[in-house]
Parts: sequence; structure tokens; C-alpha cells
Amino acid sequence: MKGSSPPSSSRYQFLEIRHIDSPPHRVIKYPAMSVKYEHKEIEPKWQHYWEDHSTFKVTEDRAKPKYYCLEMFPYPSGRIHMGHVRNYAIGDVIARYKTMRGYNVLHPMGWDSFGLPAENAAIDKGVHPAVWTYENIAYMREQLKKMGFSYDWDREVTTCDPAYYKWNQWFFLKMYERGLAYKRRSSVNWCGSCETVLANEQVIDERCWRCNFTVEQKELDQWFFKITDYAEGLLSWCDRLSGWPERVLTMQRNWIGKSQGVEVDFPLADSDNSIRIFTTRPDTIFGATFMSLAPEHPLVEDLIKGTETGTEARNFIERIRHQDRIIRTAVDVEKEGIFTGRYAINPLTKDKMPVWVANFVLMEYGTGAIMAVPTHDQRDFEFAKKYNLPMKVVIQNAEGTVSVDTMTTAYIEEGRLVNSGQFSDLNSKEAIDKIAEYIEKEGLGKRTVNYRIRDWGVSRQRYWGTPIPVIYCERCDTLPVPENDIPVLLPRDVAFTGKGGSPLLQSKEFVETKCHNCGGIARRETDTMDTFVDSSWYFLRYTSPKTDSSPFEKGSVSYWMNVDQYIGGIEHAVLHLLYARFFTKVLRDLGLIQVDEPFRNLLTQGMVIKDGAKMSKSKGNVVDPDYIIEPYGADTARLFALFAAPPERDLDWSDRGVEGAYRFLSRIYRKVAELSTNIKDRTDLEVDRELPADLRYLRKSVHQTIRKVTDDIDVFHFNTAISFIMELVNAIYLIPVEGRTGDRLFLSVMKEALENVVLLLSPFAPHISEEMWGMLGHGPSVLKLQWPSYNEEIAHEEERLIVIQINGKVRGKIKIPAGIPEEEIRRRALSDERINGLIGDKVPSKVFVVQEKLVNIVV
RNA sequence: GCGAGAGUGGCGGAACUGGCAUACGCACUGGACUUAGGAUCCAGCGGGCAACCAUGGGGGUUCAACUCCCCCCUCUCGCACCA
Repeated sequence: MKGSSPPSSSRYQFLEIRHIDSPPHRVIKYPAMSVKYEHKEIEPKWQHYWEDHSTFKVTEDRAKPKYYCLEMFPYPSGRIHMGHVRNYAIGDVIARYKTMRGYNVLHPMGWDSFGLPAENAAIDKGVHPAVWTYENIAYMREQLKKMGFSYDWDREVTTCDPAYYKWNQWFFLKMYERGLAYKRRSSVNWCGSCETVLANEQVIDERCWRCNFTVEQKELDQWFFKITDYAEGLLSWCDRLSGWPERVLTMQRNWIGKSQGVEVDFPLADSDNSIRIFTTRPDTIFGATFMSLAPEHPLVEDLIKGTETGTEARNFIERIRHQDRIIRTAVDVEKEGIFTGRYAINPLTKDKMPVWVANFVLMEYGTGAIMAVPTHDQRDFEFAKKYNLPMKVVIQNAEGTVSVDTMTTAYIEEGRLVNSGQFSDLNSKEAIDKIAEYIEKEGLGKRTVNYRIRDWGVSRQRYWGTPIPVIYCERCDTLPVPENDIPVLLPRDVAFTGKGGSPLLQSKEFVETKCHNCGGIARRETDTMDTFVDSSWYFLRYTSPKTDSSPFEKGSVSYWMNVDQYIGGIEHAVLHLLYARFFTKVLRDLGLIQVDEPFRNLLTQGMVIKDGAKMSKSKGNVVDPDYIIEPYGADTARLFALFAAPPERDLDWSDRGVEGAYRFLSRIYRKVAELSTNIKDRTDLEVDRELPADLRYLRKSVHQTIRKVTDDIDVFHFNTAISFIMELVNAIYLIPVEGRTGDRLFLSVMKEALENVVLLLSPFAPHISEEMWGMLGHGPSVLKLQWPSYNEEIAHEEERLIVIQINGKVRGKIKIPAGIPEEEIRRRALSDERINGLIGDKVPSKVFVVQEKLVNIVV
């Protein structure tokens, strides 16, 4: 959804012209005998027809089964790119196909329209973000319409519209009430030149992506959503999302990162304090020989106070704390640390253990402190080697070869416990349970579960986003804005300099406010929300986009949800898809919706590649869709995007391939044009009669093709579905026309064939299909027709081709009638003249017969 | 390092639960039509004179392997000191 591509300056003129083009009702005309496929006339004609007749409008209709088909909405960066074309072409095939299968299909589109690029455009070009954004939307909407996608534009959702972001604020207030939105100090990437927070992906080599200023870590008050409360639910539901790609689920599971372990208190040797650690390997506790604390650990200051190494330690800690988090946590960073001068007691061995501070221990995970077991943990091993710390083997392998003297890496596998008191001789698995049990019984600690996922930081020091609805009163402290006072609107007249932090800070009109509680002076929160908040519930808004008394109508949501098919790029595998799941669960708990999960089925399409470079996102758009649509048309662009590769795989863009798609459409068109005058006005055509061989064969192909195309669309194999249509068209071309244009049987079969080709093609190339449907003597629209069904009897192949192998090598082929017994197939294969010649005097030792397929003779 | 996915003609890609490898398209070659063709229609098109050999490489299971099993190589993506 995100992306940034500044619009070219020349397009504004274009934009104006587009806008004047408002649609009066048009008369649909068909060419009399034109044989040339004129996509430039055909495509606008049908786009206007669809618009004039509200062909894509959809309402709740309980007489039909519903189907919610959704593609990830775009960020309005300026123009659509090939990634969008592909994504939306896939969605459109599904939407149109399901419509023709009798479903009531919701297929909406909107704009993920808050975000940084708009603000950067304001800084660079002096255009207001709102102006820039809405101009982009206008242009891109026209581009999407030119592609012929079947969206119900009456449901368009724009997230930067106050009517939309009001509900972001409303959800925030609801979450604040429940403690799911909270504020705390947290470390952020800060650019001192731009005076703003940077997202991790905006930090390049420790520098600001825009001004190249060195990025530092800064502690700031930040708003968070408590996604960690939902960690377990988000994780356990992964097992029930059977319609999601396994790799997306794996990524989400990893991101949530659940681990079960034990928290244990290690008392300090000379104080009443203790250090709490988290470990997943309590079986190694007898091997813990020292402790490591995160530099940020609150106990550190106390520990180093007054010790010999105090100053040195303080310097070290300061240095580490200021390191970039990303760099500090990289695996190849050398482990370093410093001794605090103090000792703790291992509660099981009662041994004295030196307490260290180490750069690789993270305050954010677990308790920010670990027991170090150098023999059975690689990190502790490296650390101990470097600083010459004591080691002790407590897990032994089956051969008994694990020894401090010989080991070059830690032994991290499971094994048999040694040197572990009463627990010696247990295996690791048992010991983990037994020792955890013992620790709980002795009151030394307790079993806990840790998650790697962190709460979702939603504060952004930016203008172009949803204002966080909070005020700070001098007397009453932090107060949420009352529900009646939202939306908190973005002020329009602010300066965009790129300096001095968020532009909102400079807006007195915005910042200065009155406390609704005490009437005193108060100041508004100037942070805005992460734009992922917008995309976390837009799919709900589509069900009732105009409602202004609630975020969505309960009835509409319960009619349409879940999304039956969601389609988008793999790059959102974790963030967007996880946040949307989180929001869904929160809204469920707020009683606003009934579903547990937003997206029943997920299709992640591959990237569009051109000459090895990806064409979406920041790398630049190598091929602009407009340059395809201009010479070839939208139908060609769609067809190629779907034909060149299966949806999940990366697609290599090829100009030659595009030409091929265009040629194919022209080829069908020509055949329809050639025969349409003979077909369209005939009322006496009917196919169910005794047919000559070539027509009977074609008819069989038609029905077989319907079956194959249908089966393939059902499993999203669009590339092969299209190739079957191509084969059928090739077969049509092989039927001689000469002298038959008055032949009733010929015309009847051709009519059936061409009509079915048009219907099968219509989800892929809708404009030309509408056109050809008209040429064949029918009124619009194809979309309102039923998907063709095939006749089992006609599709049935009465002859089967049997491959005859000798010793696994193909030696011959025979045709046999379908349904004859295995014994007869064997007999015919063995009596085949050619086969007999090849066998000669040799005696077949065994003959394998695969029913109606193959015979393998072993000699 | 760990996890997932992929590797098939000159190219994009087909091949269902093991049963004709290379469907369909592109490129290329030839023919037809034509003043002309970069349009269109038709045909050919993995390698090899052949026996045969070819689905990243090497083993295995099987009457039969792109498909199943083991080892290795390459590429893509994700995670990456998470205790």
C-alpha cells in the first residue's frame, strides 16, 4: 500500500481534461463489418456503459450468497504501477467470476491516503498535502477506471477524510478506556536536523534518508496499542487460518515469538535485592556461572555505585545505550561487557556468580537479565571465553564427550543432566519440568510465557495523519477528548518547512485549547497516528461507507464479513495483516463485530519484475501502465499480467509477451467479426443434431474447455485457464469457413463456440468481451450473465489414447473406446503389430495396465 | 546460522493423488496471401546422423520419477544475539 512516486508535473493538465469528461447516457454502437480490434474505441465505450448503468453497484441481497473480494488499497502516490495492475487484475477476475457464478459480490476500492510522501511533497514543492493527495487520488481513480476494474465506486473510502479518521479517533478513545491505548517513554530514531522521529526503514546506514544527518536514539513519550494483550489469540488463531499461505503464518508466528520458560530470582550476595531472570532452559541452571544484565537494567546503577569499576562501567553503559538498536542487536556485533564488581548467588548451587553488564542482553525481552550458562548457550560461551569466566558442563551427550577443555562451541542440544544435584541423570526434557516444578515449590520463581512481539507504537511526529485525540491540561493532566468533540481536525493552514518537528507544533490554533474538565488552559497532543491504524479496519468501512453515526453499520458488517478473498503483496505479511487481525479482535471484544478474523482466504501475489528490478515501491516504476494501455489497451495489460505467471510467483514483464496477449485478443475479435453477420440475426440455430466430424470435435473441445477453465479459475490458475481458451481459439481457427457461411450446422456450432469463448474470457478481458457479445447479437452486460456450464455427455471423450511402453519406454500408442475392461486393453496392446515386432522372441514377464492411460510391458 | 519457497527448451511457463516431459505464449525457421509485409493464415521448432540422451548435480525406491526418499550445489524471500 505504501509507496512513493512524485507525480510528474506534466500530468496536471491531463487531469483537468479528465474531469470535464462527465458521462451522459450514450448509445452503444457496434461496428458493421470492422475486422480490426480498435481497443481505443471499445474500452472507453464500455467503461462509460458500466458507469452509466451502475453495473458494479452492489447492495445487500439476502437472496444470494455473498462474496467479499478485496484487494489491498493503494497509497495515492501519483500513478498506479504494474504491481497494482497485477494485484487488481487478479481481484477483478475473481470478483467478475464469482458474480457470474451467482454470488452477490462486494468489490470495493479506496485510498490509504495518509502518510509521509504527501508531507515531503509539501516540503519539496510547496503543495499542501491535502491538495497533493486529492489530486493524486483523482488521477489514479481515472487510471483504475481505465483498467475496467469492477469496483463499486459508491463505496470508495479515503482515509484522510475526516469522516473516516474520526473513527480512528473513536477507536483510540475506546481502547484508551480499556487500557489498550497507553503512553510511555520509549526509545526512537531521531533526526536532529528534521527534528522528527524516523521509522526503522527510514534510517539508512545510521543516517536520515532525507537529509543524511546522523540518526540518534532518543527517549520520547509515545502512544502504544497493547497488541501484546492479544499475542496469544493472534498466535492460536494462526492454526485456524487454513486459507492463508503457510509462509505468511510462519512469519506471523515468528513475529509473535512465543516461548515458555521460567522466571527465577537470583539473590545478590551482599544485599537483600535480587535479579530476576527469564530462561527457557531451566535444565541448565546448575551450569549458570555468571549473570548478564542489559545496560538499561534498572538495577545496574545501584550495583556499580561505589565499586572500583564504577566509572569505567558507567562509561561503557553510556556508550552502549547510545548505540543504534538495530546495529547493537545485529548478530555479527562483537559481544562486550563489563564486570559490575558485585556477585549474585545461584539459588540451586549456592555458588557465587559475578554480575556483568553485556551489550547483547536486551531490556525489552524477558526481564532484561539472564543467567549465563557458557557451556550450553553460544552467546554466553563467546562472552565467557572473551572475559575468561568460569564454565561448567551440566548437559552431557550420549557419547559423554562434552567437556569444558575440548569444546569450541556451546553444546546447546538436549542431553543427560550431570553435575546437577538431585536432578542429575534426568534427560533435558524431564529436567525442564522437574526443575521448574522445584523452583515454584521453593518459591524461587515461576513458570511464565514470553512473547517477542512488542506493543504497537502508534505515535508519529508528523502532520499528515490522524490526530491523537488527547489533551494535556495543566491541572487535570492527560485527558482523552470527549467522544462528542471528535473528530479533532487537522488544521489546514500550517507551514511545511521540514524543520522544527511536527508542523502541528507550530499551529497555535491547533495546540492551544481549553480543558473540557476544568476549563483551564490545555494543550493538544500533536502526535498523529501511524497510518497502519487506517488500514486496520478499512475493510469494515466498505460495508457501509457513508454511515456517520458509527464507524460502520452492524447489519452491513455482519452481512458482508468476513472478507472471503484478500489479495495483496507479500510485503505486508506481518505488519498490516497482523495489525488488521489485532483490530478485528479488539472490535470483536468491544462488541462491534462478531467475526474473530478479518480475512478468510489470503492470496499473496508476487512482484512484477523488469530486467531484474522490482517495479513496485521505492525502486521506481520501470513500466508505467499508461504506456501499455495507450498502444494495447487495458484488456491486453490485464491478460498479460495474468497469463505470464501464476499469481503467487514473481512476474517477469516482457514487452514481447504483451504483444502476444494483444495478438490473441485480436485473433478472437477477427473470428467473431468474420462470422458475426451470419450468426447474430439467425433465430433457427441449434446444436443438438448429428454433426460432421470436425464440428463434433470442436463442440467437444468447447465443453471440455469450459470445464478446464472453470476448474482452473477456482484454484486461481489464471495462466493455464487463459492457455485453455487460447487452445480453443486455435481449434476454432482450424475449422474451414469457406462455403459454409450459410450452413446451419456450421453456424450453430460456431455460435456456441464463440459465445462460450467470450463468456470464458470476460473476467480477464471484460471490454472486448462485452463488445463481442454484442457483435454476436446480444445485449449487455456479460457480467449479468451466468457463467457457462458444460455438458458432461458432450465433453465426454469416447476414445482414449493408450500409451504402450516396453520397459518403461514409449513404443507406441493406440486408441481404444472408453470404458473397456483392463484385460481387453492388455490384449490389444500385446497384439499391436508394431509392439509385437519390437518384442520379437522375448517373453513379457509382466504387463502393467493403468486404466485408460497406459500399458507397460516388461520383457 | 535458522526457517520457507524455487531450480524444467533460446525465454515466460505447463504436467492432476508417480503413468506420453516441454501444453500455452514469446523468439526463431519455412510456406501461403501480397506491390510490399514488421499485418494475417498454415506448418515446423529440446539435444543427437542414430541407438539414445535431457526436468540444478549425485545416489536410491519403483514396471514407471519433474513428481517420493537421502546427500550436495545455486537462487529468492523471511527471521536473525529473544535468553
